[in-house]
Amino acid sequence: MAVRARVAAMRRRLRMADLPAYGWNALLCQGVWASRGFASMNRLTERHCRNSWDWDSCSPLCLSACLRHAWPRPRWPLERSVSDSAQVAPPLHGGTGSANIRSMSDPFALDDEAPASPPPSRASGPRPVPPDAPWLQGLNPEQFQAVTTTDGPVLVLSGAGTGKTKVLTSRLAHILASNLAQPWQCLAVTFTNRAAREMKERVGQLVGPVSDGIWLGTFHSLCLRILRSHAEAVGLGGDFTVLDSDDQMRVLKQVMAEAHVDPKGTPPQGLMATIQRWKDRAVTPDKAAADGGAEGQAKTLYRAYQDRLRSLNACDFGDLLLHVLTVFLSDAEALARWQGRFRYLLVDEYQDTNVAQYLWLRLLAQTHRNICCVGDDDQSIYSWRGAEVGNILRFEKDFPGAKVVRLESNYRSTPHILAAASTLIANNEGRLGKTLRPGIIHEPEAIEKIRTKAVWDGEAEARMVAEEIETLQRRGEKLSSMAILVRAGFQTREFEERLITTGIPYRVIGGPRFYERLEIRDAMAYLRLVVSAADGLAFERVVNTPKRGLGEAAVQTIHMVARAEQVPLLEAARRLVDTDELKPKARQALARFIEDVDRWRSLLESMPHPELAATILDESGYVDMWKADKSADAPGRVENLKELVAALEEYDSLASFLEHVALVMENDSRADLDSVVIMTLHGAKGLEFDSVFLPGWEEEVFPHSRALAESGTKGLEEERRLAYVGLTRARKRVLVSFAANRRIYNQWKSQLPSRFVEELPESHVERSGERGLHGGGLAESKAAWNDPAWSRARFGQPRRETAAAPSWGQAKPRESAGGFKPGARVFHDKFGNGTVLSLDGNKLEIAFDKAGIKKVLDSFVSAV
DNA sequence: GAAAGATTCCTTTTT
DNA sequence: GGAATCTTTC
Repeated sequence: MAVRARVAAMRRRLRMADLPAYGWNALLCQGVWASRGFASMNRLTERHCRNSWDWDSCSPLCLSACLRHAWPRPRWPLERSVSDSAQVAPPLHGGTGSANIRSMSDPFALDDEAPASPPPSRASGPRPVPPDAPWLQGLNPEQFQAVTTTDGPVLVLSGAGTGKTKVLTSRLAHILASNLAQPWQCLAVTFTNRAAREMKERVGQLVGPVSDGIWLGTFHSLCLRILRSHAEAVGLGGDFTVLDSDDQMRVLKQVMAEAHVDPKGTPPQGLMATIQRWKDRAVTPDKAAADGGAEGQAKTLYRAYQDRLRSLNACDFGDLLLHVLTVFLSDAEALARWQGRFRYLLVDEYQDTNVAQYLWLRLLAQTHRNICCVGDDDQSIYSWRGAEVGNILRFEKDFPGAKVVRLESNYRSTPHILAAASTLIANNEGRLGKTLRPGIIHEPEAIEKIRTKAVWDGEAEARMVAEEIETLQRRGEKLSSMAILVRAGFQTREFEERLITTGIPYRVIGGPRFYERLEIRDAMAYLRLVVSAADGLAFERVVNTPKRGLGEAAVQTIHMVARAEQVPLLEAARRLVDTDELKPKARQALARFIEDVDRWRSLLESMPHPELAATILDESGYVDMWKADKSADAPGRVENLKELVAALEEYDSLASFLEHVALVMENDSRADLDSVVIMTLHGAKGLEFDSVFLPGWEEEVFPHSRALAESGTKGLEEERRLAYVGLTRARKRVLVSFAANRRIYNQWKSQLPSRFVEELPESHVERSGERGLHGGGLAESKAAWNDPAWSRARFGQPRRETAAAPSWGQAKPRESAGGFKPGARVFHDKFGNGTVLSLDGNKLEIAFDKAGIKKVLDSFVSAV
């Protein structure tokens, strides 16, 4: 392994004598360096750099690693679409996407007021397709039926690994090739951008660039496209903005503040969830009010929130669907137009649709009734965001005469895996019921049983998994064929740390997203404000960033004026400058700010937009603010800003850029590097790997205690489906593990193995554990409580310090009271190293080497 | 008005 | 362990 050799060489170069100076993290960072280029957020590195107060104390090696490689710098999501192929349209939302479609002479181009007449069929009707057509090759009889039954509604019940994407793409190809419809008369809808992209690529391979014209995208992106031409019908301007979750919360908090609702009594998050569930069920404020029920306050706030959004000329994710539904239901002509347009509808992951999406689909399918839904009730794992498995169950009722096709031949997993997954999921009630059977014959020697393994704690688990990965690697398995699938995001940390120390390259899918970064959001707020002066949220965000001396009081005043005069914030500020309302200082600062914004706006036409963006960030002092910032992540932020500007090149204008951003918020790292994937079970749906690691199968973790607490049996069944999804991701082997002890919120807890572990069928499972803990079943692990080691942990005795957590692990509080004497050397998270001058109770006066003399509480420093 | 310091929550999954 | 918020201090 070239990488590993490099790590070894690095370790040699960094002499042990250097360790005290550079710290253990220098070593860790080499691991990072070795796995450079991975888009995962690397917390260790981040922490390291934060701990090193100044960059000079960081080893040059490590520094460059942190700065150039390991620093969180996700790949630009759209990078590929430009470099790889100019002819492939980027994901479909307005902008360049629609431009492409127009060039295909779409008679129903987005903003036209096209007649409701059926589109002219260019060729002479359907054209027969030879049975040896490439997209019909390699289909089994059921798949063939699903692909070629083009007339009328079709429900494809497609178990895991039975080739549902193949069916969908072949079906699209078949429709196009048979000339049953033009590309723009086909609507293919998915849930994730990733799925949309994959489908697009695969259809493109089958039928070529014609596929560009297909209306293919996520529910949200397609709705946005539709809504653009009907915005005024729901009280929005055509240039409305789509808010991301952060902005949504801000709006909601403002609304709550205005209504004098105490955020403590009514947590905004909870209220937001309630509102979103309403929207998932297509419940408008009116309907919510008519609903009855006790949440009177929530309804009022819901209405206020919607009003507020409208006045901001904005909508949130849920609104995209809700508004389109409103348009469809209130404007028969528009509805008829869209209904007439889409001759074929294809729906991926139908079991995940919520009520709003279901209504949307049902409306659109009315005219031609050629709707094909593909789904698997056993993989319904999104009920928490409003998905209704019921949609799949009632399909035949809603579409009488629907053809139901079951795909049960699994082409992915070994018989052991299939058997285990089937047995597990059989514990659920209320299933449509499918039995997966092997669709391919596996070589006997390649078949491994599922393994379960009991381990001591989370760290041991991570170590064990890393060792397994190395073993597999030695056997010639590719790292990219392995995945660690966790229940919740926070579980990734332990594995990341372990993989770094081991030097195994990895990627975390799903972590923090580029556009959600503070600096990116700030920068975009500047752009938004320049593009649309009425964007109050953007104004608020940047008016005092960087600090201009416009504090809360000033902003409040601006708000008051805005409300009183019914004008956007920027306009209110403009008026305010001419009055004496503000203190002279604030007034001056505000005047300058407005002047700047005006100047930037005047450049909109003349200056190329990437340059303009750079100018804005520069002249506003925003970049300088970060450059001056001494905190460890500031340089990374400056880098990110540069990337943002660079990314602008790929768009026609600032406006089209901002348009895309709201919906393509993903952080899709490229898979071209050989690396292990770490992701959540939810994120893994639709993917497959040779080897799958399923750690953390412990009660409370998985099934998650909250799922059980909130939705009881239903919650449990959904968790079980999640387990089913996890198992069926694997082609060749699965390793389920669970720890006896786990640190949760910084507290050690002893854990019981998940009930799912027991539900795995004995004959397909090989169980093993540490310390004579064989089997790992509940009964056996209970017996094992008597093992001294286990009971020690159980009764909360202190755990030995782990070897891997020296320097940074203890940067946090230690035994505090009076542990320091004048002259002692100490370390502080922010200020770095220093010498204690004097004590005053628990306050220390410390002369920091770099930061001067400060008074600090003793709990914030640790002895060096 | 701003920053440092202290405290208090929360921790599932995502377009 | 960390984000968000509150309090204190300059």
